[in-house]
Amino acid sequence: MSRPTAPAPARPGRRPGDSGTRAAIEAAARAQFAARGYERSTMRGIARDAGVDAALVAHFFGSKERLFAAVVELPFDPSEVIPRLVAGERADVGRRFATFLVSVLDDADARARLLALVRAAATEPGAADAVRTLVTTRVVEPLVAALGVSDAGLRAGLLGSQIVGLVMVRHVVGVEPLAGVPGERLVEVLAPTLQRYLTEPL
Amino acid sequence: MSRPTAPAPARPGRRPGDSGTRAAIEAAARAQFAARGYERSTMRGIARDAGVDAALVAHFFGSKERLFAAVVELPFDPSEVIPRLVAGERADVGRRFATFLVSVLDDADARARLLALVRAAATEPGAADAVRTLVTTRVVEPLVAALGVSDAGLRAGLLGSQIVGLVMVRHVVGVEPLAGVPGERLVEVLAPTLQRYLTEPL
DNA sequence: TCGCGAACTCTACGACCGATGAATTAGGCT
DNA sequence: AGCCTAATTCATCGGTCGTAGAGTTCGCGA
Repeated sequence: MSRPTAPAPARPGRRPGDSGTRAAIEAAARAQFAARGYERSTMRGIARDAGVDAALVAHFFGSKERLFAAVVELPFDPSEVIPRLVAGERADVGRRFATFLVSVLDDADARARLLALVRAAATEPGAADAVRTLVTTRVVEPLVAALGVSDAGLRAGLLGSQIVGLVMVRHVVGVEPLAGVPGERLVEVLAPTLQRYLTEPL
Repeated sequence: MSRPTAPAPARPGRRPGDSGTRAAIEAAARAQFAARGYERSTMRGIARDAGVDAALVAHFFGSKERLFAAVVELPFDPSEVIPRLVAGERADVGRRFATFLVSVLDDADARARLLALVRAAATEPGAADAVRTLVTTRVVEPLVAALGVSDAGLRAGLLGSQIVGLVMVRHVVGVEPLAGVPGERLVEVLAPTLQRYLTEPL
């Protein structure tokens, strides 16, 4: 009775079996980057959330910046989504984008990833670079290619600006009444703007 | 010749005359908050930029958060600007807002203040609160009152989202080609969106 | 079975941060 | 002239951060 299986003193050494620790760290990092942004997230805090020593995070990912780059990703697969949204009736493309945006924002996990992107881009220059190249190569360029209209780059930028602004105002700062508007209404309201940015004369 | 006015050993004690130090600190703080955001700005760095000991910053402003609150302000006077923009031909109100936005973004000092607002709102929760109340009381509410249309709160939020998004994409992250678009073109492109958000059926 | 490498923890270093308290100097009121 | 207050620096405290290094435990291929 001297040692009644105490609260796990966490001895060193490898864990038996597939510990899934790496995935736990990634999940904790994603959550913390989304909730607090890059600067306020700490490797120690991420390690604590993952139930792990901080040095292990460094061991796996090398540095905080590399951890961010490894963990941040788009909440969807653009190579699947973009063709699907662009195809079909051209007059409805704005509404399709708006509907898709709202669906991403409604899913907690997808929203967290998008928030991590936006918040990090606003703070750390290195993270902003990572985000810019990620978005440029994976979203803007395919979109430009798929659209096949003039000024496609500018159009993609405008589309992105409205999306980023909505995320900031609605989910980061939380300004009412925008933050409380139901998704269907948001689609209605946003669709014409996105439609103009994507297809109508500028 | 023993002391040839050496590189200013910076002795303690009050400086003779009107030193203007407080204003220098405010300017340095504004610049640093705009350039790096709240988290990455340090009182020590601000003090260094102002040519002053870090303790003096704390002496004047009490804490970093209070310094931010004291220094962050809108780059314009809403009580003067909003009536001016809303008055006049209702069909041009979107263009007037767009023109004003671009003029703010073209002025280095005004842009810095706006950037400080947006970047801080993205990172620190306390700063986000300060920004939200500032914007809500000084901009959104007067604008809602001046507009006199239905759904005015939602309209103001949408307007703000497009502005914030543009600032983020064009000036914080710097996505091309949007970042390089000349002001006049930006006005053209933005005006119809803002017009719809402000006056047309949603 | 043996041994290498990967998964882990512990410890600690060096840097920086925000804040405090005491000491010094000047302005301004009486 | 004398004194209170404000402006200013210096020294330092307690805390946190990212990261490196050394040691421990386990999985797995030879």
